[in-house]
Amino acid sequence: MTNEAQRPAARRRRKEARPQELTAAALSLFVEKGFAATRLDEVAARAGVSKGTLYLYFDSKEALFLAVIREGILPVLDEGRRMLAEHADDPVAALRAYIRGWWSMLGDTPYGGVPKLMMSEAQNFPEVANFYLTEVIQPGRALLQEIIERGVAGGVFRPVDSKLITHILMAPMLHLALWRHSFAACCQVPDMQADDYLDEYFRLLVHGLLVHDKEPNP
Amino acid sequence: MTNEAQRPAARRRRKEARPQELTAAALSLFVEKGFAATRLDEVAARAGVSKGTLYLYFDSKEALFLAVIREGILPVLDEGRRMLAEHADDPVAALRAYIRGWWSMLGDTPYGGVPKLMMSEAQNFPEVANFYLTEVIQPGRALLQEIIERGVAGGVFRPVDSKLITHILMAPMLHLALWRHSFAACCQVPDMQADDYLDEYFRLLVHGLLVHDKEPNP
Amino acid sequence: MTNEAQRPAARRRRKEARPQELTAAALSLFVEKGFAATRLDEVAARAGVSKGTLYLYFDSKEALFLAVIREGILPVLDEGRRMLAEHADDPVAALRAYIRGWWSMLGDTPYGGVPKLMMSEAQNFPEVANFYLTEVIQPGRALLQEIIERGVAGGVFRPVDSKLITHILMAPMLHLALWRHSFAACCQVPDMQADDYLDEYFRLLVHGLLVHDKEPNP
Amino acid sequence: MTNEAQRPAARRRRKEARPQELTAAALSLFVEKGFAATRLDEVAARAGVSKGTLYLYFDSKEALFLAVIREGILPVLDEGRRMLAEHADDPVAALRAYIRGWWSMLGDTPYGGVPKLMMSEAQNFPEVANFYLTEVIQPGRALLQEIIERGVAGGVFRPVDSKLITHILMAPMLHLALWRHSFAACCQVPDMQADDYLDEYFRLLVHGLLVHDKEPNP
DNA sequence: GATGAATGAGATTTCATTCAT
DNA sequence: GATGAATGAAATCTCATTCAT
Repeated sequence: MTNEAQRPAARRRRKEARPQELTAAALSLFVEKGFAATRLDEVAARAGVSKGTLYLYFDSKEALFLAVIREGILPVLDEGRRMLAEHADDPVAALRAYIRGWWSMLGDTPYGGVPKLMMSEAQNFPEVANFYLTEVIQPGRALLQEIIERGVAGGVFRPVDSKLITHILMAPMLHLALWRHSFAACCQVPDMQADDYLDEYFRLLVHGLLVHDKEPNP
Repeated sequence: MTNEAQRPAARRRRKEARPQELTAAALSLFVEKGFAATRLDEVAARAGVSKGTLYLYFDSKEALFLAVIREGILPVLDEGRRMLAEHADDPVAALRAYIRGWWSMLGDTPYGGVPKLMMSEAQNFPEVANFYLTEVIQPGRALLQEIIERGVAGGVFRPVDSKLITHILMAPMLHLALWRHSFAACCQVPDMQADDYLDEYFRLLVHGLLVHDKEPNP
Repeated sequence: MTNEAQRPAARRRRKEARPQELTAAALSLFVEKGFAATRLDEVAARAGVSKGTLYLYFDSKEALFLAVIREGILPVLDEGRRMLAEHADDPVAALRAYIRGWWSMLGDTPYGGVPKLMMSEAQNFPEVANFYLTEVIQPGRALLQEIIERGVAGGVFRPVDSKLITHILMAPMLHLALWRHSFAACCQVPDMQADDYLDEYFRLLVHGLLVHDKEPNP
Repeated sequence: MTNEAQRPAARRRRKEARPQELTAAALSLFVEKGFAATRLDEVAARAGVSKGTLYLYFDSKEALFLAVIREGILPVLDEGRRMLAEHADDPVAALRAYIRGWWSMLGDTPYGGVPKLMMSEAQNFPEVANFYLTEVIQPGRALLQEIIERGVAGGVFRPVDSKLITHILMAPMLHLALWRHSFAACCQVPDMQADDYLDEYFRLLVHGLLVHDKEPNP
C-alpha cells in the first residue's frame, strides 16, 4: 500500500483535482445541452478521461449532476455577506455592490450557467431543486431583502413588498445569465454588453422610468 | 380519390383537430421535462393516442418540437399591436397594458412554458431558436421599444438606452413564467401572486426605488 | 343484396380486374425492392387504391406475394410445348425458338422480374419456392431437355449430360433478365441489346468458341 | 492517451478481429434472407455479441451492408491477374483456369453469396451497386475479355463480340452460385455437382453443341 | 487507478393490419 | 366495396453502466 505522504506531489494533486475537472466538464455540457441530452461520453471527452473514470468518482449520472450543483456556489454567499456589511450604512451602494458582485462572482463565471441548468431541470430533480432553493436562492435573496429593508427603514427607499421585490430585482440579472447561455450562444445576436446592461438596470432601479421634477439625491 | 368535402364530418373534424391535441400534450411535457427527457410514449398517452399516431402527423420528435414552438404564439403579437395603438398617447398606460397583456395572453396560458422551453433547448435547436427569436422575441420587444421611445420623446420617461432597456423590462415578466414552470412546480414555495408581483413591478418601473421629494405626476 | 347480373358491366369488369391490377403493382415493386422492403402503402399507391383495399382481396402481404408468383406464368408453358412440337424435327431451330420465345414471352414482359424475385426470396418462402420450382422451372427445363435429347439422339448435338446442360443453357437467359432488373436499373451501364446478346449466345451454343476446320453450316 | 502498443494484446486482437466477425455473420444472413428481412438481433446473435456491439463498429445497418460488400472481394482480382499471366499463351487453358478459379476462390467460399445479395439489393443501394460494378464486376469481366480477345487474335477462338460474350460467359458461373443460395438452399433438389457442372460448361464453351467431326446435318 | 469494449434496457421509428365510417 | 386514421408489435438505434484487462 502506498503511503499517502510518499506519493509524488504532482500525482496526489492530480488525484485530488480530478473530481473538479470532471464536474467542470459536466457543468459546461449540462448547461449547454441539458442533463438528458448530455452524454457521458462527451463529459469524459471534455475532461480528457475515459468514460469509465467517471464512475470512479461518481456513482451515476445523477450523482454527477448533484455534485455539479453542490460545488462552488456556497462560498460566494460569504463574500456577499462581507460586502453587505461593508455598505451597511448606504443601501444604494450596497445594492450596486450586490448587482456588480453577483455578476462578477457568479454570472460571469463558469457557474453563470447554473441558473439556466437548474431552471431547466428543476422538475426532473425536485430534491436537487429544493437543495438549490434552500441553500443558494433563498440565502441570496435574503441578503438582497436585507439591503432593501434597511433602505426602506432608513427612508431612502420607498416602502415596497420586500419579499416580492427581491424576485423582481433578481430577474434582470438572472435574465442576463440565461440569455448568454441560450440565444446568445446559438443565434447571431449583437452581444449584450453586460456592464452597460447592469448600469442601465441600476439606474432604472434607483430612478424608475419617470422624469422627476426634483432629483432626490442632489 | 375522395373529395375532402365528402368525407364524414366527424372524422374530418377529428383529423383536423389532432395535430393541436398532440402539440398541446407535447408542449406540456416538453416544458415539464425538457425535450430529451420527454418520451414519445408519454406524449401519446397524454394525448390519448398510440405512439404510432404521432408519426401520422409529425415526421420525427424534432418535427413535433418545431410544431410546438410554431403554434399559437404569433396571433398574440397582433393583439399587442392593437393595444399599443389604443394607448398611443399614454406611455404609462401602454406600459401597464403591455405587462398585463403579456401575462394574461401568454404567461398565464399553456404557452407560458415556451420561454422556459426555448431557453433550455436553444442550443440544441439553433434553427428553431433563430425562428423564435426572429418571429416572436424581436417583434415583441419592438413593440415594447416603441412604447419606451414614445414616452421618452414625449418627455414622460427619462432618456434611456431603449434597446437595452427592453431586455431589462422583459426580464421580470419572463422570470415570473420561468419560476412558475421550474421551482414553483416542484418545490414547496409560497405561491407568488402574479397580480401582486406585476403590480409591484409596475410601480418599480414607474417610480424606481428612491423616495422622491416631489411626486412627478400629481 | 345486389344481383350479380344486374350490376353495371363496367363496374363488374372493374371488380374482376382489381386483383390483377393489384398483383401487377405488387410485382413491379417486389421485383424492384424485394418483398420485405416493399411497403403496402406503395403497392396501394401504385395500383391507385387505398391500403385497406388490398385486404379486401388478399389476406396478408404473404398472400399477395403468393398471388404474384402464381399468376400468369403457367400459360406460357403451353405455348412453349406448342413451339417445341412445331420444330420437332429440327433441334437447332427448336433451340433458337426456345431462346427467342423465352425472352419475348417472359423475359421481356413484366414477368421478367420474377426470376430475380424468386431467387431473392426463395429462402424466405420455401413453399412458394417449391411451387415455383415444380410448376415453372422444372417443366420449363423439361422442355429444353427434350430439345437437347432429341438433338443428341438425332446425331446433331454432341452427347451431353442433358440434366446439367439445361441449367447451363438457361443461365445466360436468366442472367439477361436478372441484369436488367438489378444493375441495369440503377447504374449507368450501356444498355445490353437483348437481341444481339441472344444471337451471340445462340451462336456460342451452336459452335462453341473454337475455330473448327470445317464449318458445320457453310 | 494510452499507446496502442501498450494495450493488452488479447483485447487488441479481439478488437481488430471483431469487424470481420460481424461482417461474416451479416454476410451469411443478408445472403440468406436479404437486407431488409435480416434483423440486427440475428446478426448479433450469429456473431455471438450483443446488439449494441454492432454499433461500436458500424454506424447503421446500411453501413454494415456496405462493409459486407467492400470486404474481401478485391484481393481475388490480383490472383486472377496472376493466373491470366501464367496462361498468357494458351487461351483455352486460361479460360479453364478462370472458370475454375472463380469458383474455387469466390463462388465456393462464403463470398459466393455476394452476387445474389448484390443483385437483390442493387436497386435499394445504387451507390453500393455502382461501387461493386466498378470495382468488382467490370475488372473481373475485363480479365475475361482479355482472355477472349487474345484467343481471337491468336486464331484459336472464333471472332465474337468480346464485350457481350463476357456477360454470356459469366452467366453459368453466376447461376451456379445463385442457385446454390436460393432454390438449392430451400428446396429438395438433387445437389448440382459444381465440378461436373463446370466441366460440362467448359466443354460447351469450347465445342458448342454441334457435332463437328462430320457435317452435323447431312 | 484507469481504460474502453461490451452490454442490454429503453428510446425512437416503421409498417402490416384493423375497423369505424 | 372502399377508405385511411389508428394501432401496436417489432424493428433500428442510443447510451448509462459494467468489468476484464
